[in-house]
Amino acid sequence: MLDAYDPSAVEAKWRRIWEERGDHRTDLESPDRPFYNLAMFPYPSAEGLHVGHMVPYSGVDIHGRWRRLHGDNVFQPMGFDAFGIHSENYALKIGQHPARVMRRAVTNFRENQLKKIGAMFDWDHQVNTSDPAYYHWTQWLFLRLFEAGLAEWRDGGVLWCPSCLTVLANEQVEGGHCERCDSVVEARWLRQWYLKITNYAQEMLDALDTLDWSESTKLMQRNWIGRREGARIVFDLAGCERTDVAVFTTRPDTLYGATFVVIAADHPQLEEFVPTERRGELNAWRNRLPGPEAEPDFSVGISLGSWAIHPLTGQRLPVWAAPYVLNDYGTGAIMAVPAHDDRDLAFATAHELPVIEVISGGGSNGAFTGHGVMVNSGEFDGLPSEEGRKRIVERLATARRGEATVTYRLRDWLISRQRYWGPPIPIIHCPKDGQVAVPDDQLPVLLPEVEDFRPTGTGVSPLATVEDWVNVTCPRCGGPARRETDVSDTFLDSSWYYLRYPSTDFDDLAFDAERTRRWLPVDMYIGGNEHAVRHLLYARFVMRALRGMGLVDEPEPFKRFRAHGMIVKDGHKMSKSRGNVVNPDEYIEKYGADTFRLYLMFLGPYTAGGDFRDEGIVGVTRFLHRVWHATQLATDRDEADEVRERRRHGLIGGVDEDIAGLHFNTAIAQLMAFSHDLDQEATAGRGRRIDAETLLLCLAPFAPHITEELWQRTGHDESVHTRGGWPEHDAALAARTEVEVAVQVNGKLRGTMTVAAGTPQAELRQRALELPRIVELLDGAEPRAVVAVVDRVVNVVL
RNA sequence: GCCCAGGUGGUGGAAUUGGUAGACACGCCAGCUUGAGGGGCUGGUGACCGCAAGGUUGUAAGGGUUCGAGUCCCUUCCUGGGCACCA
Repeated sequence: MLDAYDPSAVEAKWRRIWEERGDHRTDLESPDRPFYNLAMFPYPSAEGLHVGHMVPYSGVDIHGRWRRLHGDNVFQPMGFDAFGIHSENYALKIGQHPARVMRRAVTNFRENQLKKIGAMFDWDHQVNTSDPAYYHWTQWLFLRLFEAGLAEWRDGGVLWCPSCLTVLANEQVEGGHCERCDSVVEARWLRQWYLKITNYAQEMLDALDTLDWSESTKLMQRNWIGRREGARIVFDLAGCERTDVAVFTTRPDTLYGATFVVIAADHPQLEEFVPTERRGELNAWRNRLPGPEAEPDFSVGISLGSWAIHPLTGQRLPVWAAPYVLNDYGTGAIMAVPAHDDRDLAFATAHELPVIEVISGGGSNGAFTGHGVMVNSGEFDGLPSEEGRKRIVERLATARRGEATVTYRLRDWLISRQRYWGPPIPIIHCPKDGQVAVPDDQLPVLLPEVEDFRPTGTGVSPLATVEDWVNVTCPRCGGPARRETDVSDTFLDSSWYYLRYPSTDFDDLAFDAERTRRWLPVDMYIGGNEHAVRHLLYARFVMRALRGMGLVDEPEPFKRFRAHGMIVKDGHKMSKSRGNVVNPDEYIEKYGADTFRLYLMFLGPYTAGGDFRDEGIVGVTRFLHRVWHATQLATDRDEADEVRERRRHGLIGGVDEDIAGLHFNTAIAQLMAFSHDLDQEATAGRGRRIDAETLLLCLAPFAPHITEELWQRTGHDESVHTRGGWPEHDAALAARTEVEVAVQVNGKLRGTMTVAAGTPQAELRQRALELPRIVELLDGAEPRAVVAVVDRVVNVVL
């Protein structure tokens, strides 16, 4: 009589043994088949991990365990993205110091949650971005970028969140609102640190084609980089200090339709575009402009009183300024072609500016933005616009008034944050020497302990108030100087953490060259598509920059990336504020980690996501009970059974293929079907031992605890998770010898027949026509055609 | 508005990529198991007609290509995601 399956006892037992034996530690020095299996690390919060985290981690672990069974030396680390506004805001809310809050949250995440799902994370290589041992090297990284000319301190119009009291990167603003707190953001002009990611726009765009990533992710990156081909066209100016202005357009073919020129309202040299006497008026207007609200208003603008000279016709076009033209895209100025651009048309209508159609084909309403035949375009009349575009650019080039050019929508990466909870940017501002790097041997610049870490709202970080920390001597001239008081963006922390994991045991360098050569790029990276552009793009940039410095060999950090789906609850992302968080702890306690993992993976396709509900979990419970029963009762040693060998090899190949493609749900379906058969045989006393072993090995990545227990119980001393333990697969043995072929009449199923696999078409036709049912339906008639597809179908056409 | 991905039983989802639609589960129904609880096992279960054999119909809607369409093409609707004053 078997004892009952008690998940909590089994799981506690093996968690303890694995930890004692160090089963999840990876020998990083071994040159043998390294496989870097990476999951995006979480930011610790007080809420703890919810089901939305457990799904991805379970999948990552299944994939890692599967690689290990295939013989790879799998490194599967985990860490914590513990710096940043998220963490700080929470600390502010509960009125405790973020360092303390994070210590507690990290412990909870690791000990009470991550360890309990039975994942084989190598905790010897954990990373915590808020730990000085880590951010020492984040600062080091910043200095390398600084030295390479990729970090720049400059003025910029920035987006400011009045509630978070800090600048936001473009990506942190959604429709004019702060993505964190939803406040309406304001525009400010501040001196900030930018990383010059735009230098790599083209390279990163091109390299996407070489990456094995989810297509959806690559597409988002392509759109984000936003390469646009067009022309830069120079207009001479009259009536103002400035002599000319360049505009960018993707439609040089519409040049003859330009009826005015618009300069961005926040153009830094806007004053140069007006007659001197009107500067006061201009500035007054500028100061009254509303902030970057969600809804753009295309009617807002001011005539500057100066003129732009059309480079081909010599006509004088009025120059305007308007906020609908963006300063940080293209050249910050446009030629307005109201007939062929909706925004220009709206502006022209509001200000009664002329509209000239230069591409025929438009209807009566709105601007025509398509292509067509050119009209009102002088010598270019009659040309198709695609052709005219080239000709006009050629003409401009000869006249030295323009050239073909490419513009990207990607902006430089603004990393300054006027907050407390981040790595201080390791720069010293010296009145004499300017921006001076903190010498490497003085790193890390420790985040000073302060009582009041609340953001100040004045545009400077709370660190600015720590006088004895701020005031230093200049490393270059020894004179009095001040530290940079902003901290860096969290995304800088996470832009290089995959480089740190393999080298956490080196405290005198960021990453060891040899280790890095061996372990990077990451072989498999799994994470959410919410990081498709920012994190993944920043990481790619950092890797490329480091390679440019000769510090790493590879240009790309992640060889393969797969986006998992997002698990929602009642149609919404899980969040405490919404009150729809599903806590995994309760499920693990009630059903066990194995059942829970299996259930999460069985819910639906891993890369699709879906709505969480727990209706079917009992199905998985039954499945594991059956495995418990079947494998222990299967003792028959008949290994020569051809039919059952076919089934067994089918399982091995099928599960293998499914895991490789991250189709965990269908892999589990196969395991269920197999266990069902085996259980019936085992109950009848003829279950094969080899089938039991195969089932346990194939199930091991999904349900690591129960399979380990049963492996031991069925007489094995070594672990079921041993490297290289995946059962051998012989596709030939898995191949079917008999197949059922469908017989259709006019495409409708009318019967089936069982034939030997590979039966040729001619024989299939003949046998189909001999079927009594078919003879009956034919009723003596001669079929017009009989289509036969080997091993599939015969279609009799009447 | 633009760009993606997707719409399959009562439910979650399968479908070798143009070849027997609904695998595997949940739920439900019936039967068995004599420890009455959300236990275990066996069988059934898209809809409609039929005692049955069998037939008709069926993958968001409509059209098309094909011997054959959930799968390919066109149009429309809906859902999810990304971008959205980026010239």
